[in-house]
Amino acid sequence: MGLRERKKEKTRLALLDAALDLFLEQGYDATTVEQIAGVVDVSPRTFFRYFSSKESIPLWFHEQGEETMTETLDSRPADEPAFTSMTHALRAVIHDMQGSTPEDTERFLKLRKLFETNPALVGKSVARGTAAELRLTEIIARRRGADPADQLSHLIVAWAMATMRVGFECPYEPTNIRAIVERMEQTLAIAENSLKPGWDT
Amino acid sequence: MGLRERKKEKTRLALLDAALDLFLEQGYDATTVEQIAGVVDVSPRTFFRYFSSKESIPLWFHEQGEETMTETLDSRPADEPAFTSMTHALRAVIHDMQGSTPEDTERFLKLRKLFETNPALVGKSVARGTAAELRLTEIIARRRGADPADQLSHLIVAWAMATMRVGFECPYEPTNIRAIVERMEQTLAIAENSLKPGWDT
DNA sequence: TAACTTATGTCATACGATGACAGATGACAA
DNA sequence: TTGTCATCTGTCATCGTATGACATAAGTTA
Repeated sequence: MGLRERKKEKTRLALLDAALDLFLEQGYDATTVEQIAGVVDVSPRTFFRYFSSKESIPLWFHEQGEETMTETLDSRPADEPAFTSMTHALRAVIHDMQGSTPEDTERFLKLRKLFETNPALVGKSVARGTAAELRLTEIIARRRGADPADQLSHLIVAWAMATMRVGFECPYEPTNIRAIVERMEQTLAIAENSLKPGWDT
Repeated sequence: MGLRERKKEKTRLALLDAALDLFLEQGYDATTVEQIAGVVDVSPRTFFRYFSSKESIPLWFHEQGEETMTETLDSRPADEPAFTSMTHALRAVIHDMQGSTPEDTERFLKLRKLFETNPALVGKSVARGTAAELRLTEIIARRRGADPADQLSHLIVAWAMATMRVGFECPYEPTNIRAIVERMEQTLAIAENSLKPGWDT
C-alpha cells in the first residue's frame, strides 16, 4: 500500500470522524459540508470526491451491511427456507459489528446516537435500503424459482429488513456493541417465533 | 367557500397535475420546480408555498394514507389483536382509494407509474413513512399496555407497513384501481396466513 | 369606498451537488 | 536523481432546491 493510498484512507476517515462529531455537536442539518471540509482542511469539492453526498456519511454503515447480506445470501444453500437464509444474512451483519476495530465501534455508537437524535435520518437510511431490498428480493425470487414480481419473495425480504430495523432502533442508550447485539437477537427471536413454520417455502 | 379559497385549491391541483405530467414526460429528476411553476404560470416561490418541497408532490398520497390509518387505528376496539387492527387500517386506505373521484384516481395511477419508473422515489416515500410508523407504534404500544420501546409493538407496525408496501409496488401495469386493490388484498392474505395465531397479543 | 387580511412576485441568500480546468503531489522507470 | 506519467486537489463557474424579507396586488369585510 503506497503513501498515496494511505493518505486517501486517512483523509476519508478524518472526514468521516469530523462529520460525525459535528453532526452530534450541532445537529445534522445545521452542519454544512463546508464546515466538515474545514475541520479536515480540504476543500468542499474534495469532500464530494470522497463521499457522494452529505447523506452518505450516516449511511456508510448501511452500505457496508448490505454488501455483507448479499454475500451471505449467495453462500446459503439453495434448498434452505428463504426467511432462514435472510436471518443468516442479518446475523452476518451482527457478526461483522462484533468483529470490528475499536475505532469502527466508536463510529458505530456515534452513528447510533445520531440516528436517535435525528429520526429523519432513519427514514433516509430506509430509503437507501430500498434499492438493496430490490436486489435481495431478486436473489430470493430466483432461488424460489418464482417470478421477480412474486409477492411472497418480496414479503420475506421486506419483513426481514423490517425486523433488522426494529432491532437497530432500540431506544435504549447502549454503551457498547453487546447491548445492541443482544437487542437484535431478541428481536430476531420474536420474529422467528411469530411466523408459521414453512410459511417461506 | 370564497373566491380566494377556490382559487387556491385550483392552483394547488394545477401544480399537482402539471408536476405529475412533467415527471412522467421527462422524469422526476429532470423536471425542475421552475418548469412546474411555469406551466401553471406562477413563480417558483409560490410553488413552495403550496408544497413544502418538490418531493412532497409524489408523497402527497402517502400523507393522506397515514392520516386515514391513524384515524382508523384510534377507532378500533382496544382488545382487538394489534396486527388485526393494523390490517383494518390498511384496508381503510384501500377503501379510500376505491371511493375517490375520477380525477384523484387518475392522479393515483399516474403516481403509481411514476414510482415504477423511478425506484428512488419508493425509497423516499418509505423515508417519510418512518415518521408515521413511529406514531403508529406509539398507539399500538399504548394499547398493548407496553413500553413505547416494546419490540413487538414495533414489529407489528413495521411488518404491517412492509406488507402494504409490497402490495403497492406490484410490477404489473394496472389500468385501474381494481387491479391494485386486488393485488393488495392478495398480499394482505398471504401475510395473515404466514403468522401464527395470537402472535400479536 | 376604506381598511383589513392574505396571496403573490421579486429580490437576496444559503446550501448541496457537479463539471471543467490548472496546478500540486505521489508513483515509477531510466 | 531526474523526468514522465497518473492521479489527487483547489479554484471557479453553474445549476437546482429551499427559505427569508419586503413590497405589491388581490380578495375580504366593515
